[in-house]
Amino acid sequence: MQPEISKETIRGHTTTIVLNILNQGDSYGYAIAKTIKQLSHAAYDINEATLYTVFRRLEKNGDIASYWGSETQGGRRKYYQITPQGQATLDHNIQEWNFAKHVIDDLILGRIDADV
Amino acid sequence: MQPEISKETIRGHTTTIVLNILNQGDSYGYAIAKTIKQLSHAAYDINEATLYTVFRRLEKNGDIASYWGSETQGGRRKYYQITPQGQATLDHNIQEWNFAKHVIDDLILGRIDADV
DNA sequence: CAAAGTACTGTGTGATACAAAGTAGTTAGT
DNA sequence: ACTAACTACTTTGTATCACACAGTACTTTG
Repeated sequence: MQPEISKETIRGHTTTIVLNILNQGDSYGYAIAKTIKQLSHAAYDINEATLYTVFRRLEKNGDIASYWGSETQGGRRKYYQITPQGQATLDHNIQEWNFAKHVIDDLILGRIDADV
Repeated sequence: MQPEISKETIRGHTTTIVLNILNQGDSYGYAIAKTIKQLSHAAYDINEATLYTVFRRLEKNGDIASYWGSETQGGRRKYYQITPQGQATLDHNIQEWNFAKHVIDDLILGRIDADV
């Protein structure tokens, strides 16, 4: 059993991962990083810089919105919230993944048909 | 049914795809591109530049070897052949993919456990 | 009071897939 | 004979994305 997932394989899925987590309730950077580690059974420990890059990308696209938490003294937290558009993106990405899984299976496990 | 697989999802799998095809017999660029299209049921039409980049990368790593075909007049073809090391890489990458599939499923479909 | 943990941000780098363009030979249609 | 489509390989430049590294700042614990 591999302990970690490779960068190149996870690439392209980080936004969907974050959307899935936010779809279950508002959250903030540090907590999301820990949730990712937990959901992946420690196979993926997302880099902080990566995570905040994902936030910026998603917010720019309108898939998430953000607001500062009400922690008055110190320990500021920026909360993220999925938008209706983000939920649509999530649905779309999940379908895309389910499709891609089969295509990649065919491509890396498949035998070449003699007849065309 | 989506017609095409997204670039970001296929990324990182191209070398494994090529290794799988070469593991079934020597072949050359153009033919491999068509095999990829066929195996993916037209979901992935690899760009030529991408394919030749993959060849260079794999040859540099020692996973494949190449030789010019014996077509004496015109229509030159460069054939590629998987090496024993390439077969080991293929096996490794397939295991990695089977592992990654489950991790990504957990990450983009998984529910967050209330208890930690 | 120092160390570890929580929490957010910016800059720069590396890997990779592809678009675009070029070179060159072959085959099929009119 | 000519042109278009197809076969076949290569180079250059670009875009995306994940991350390493570095920095800022507050809190908790020994």
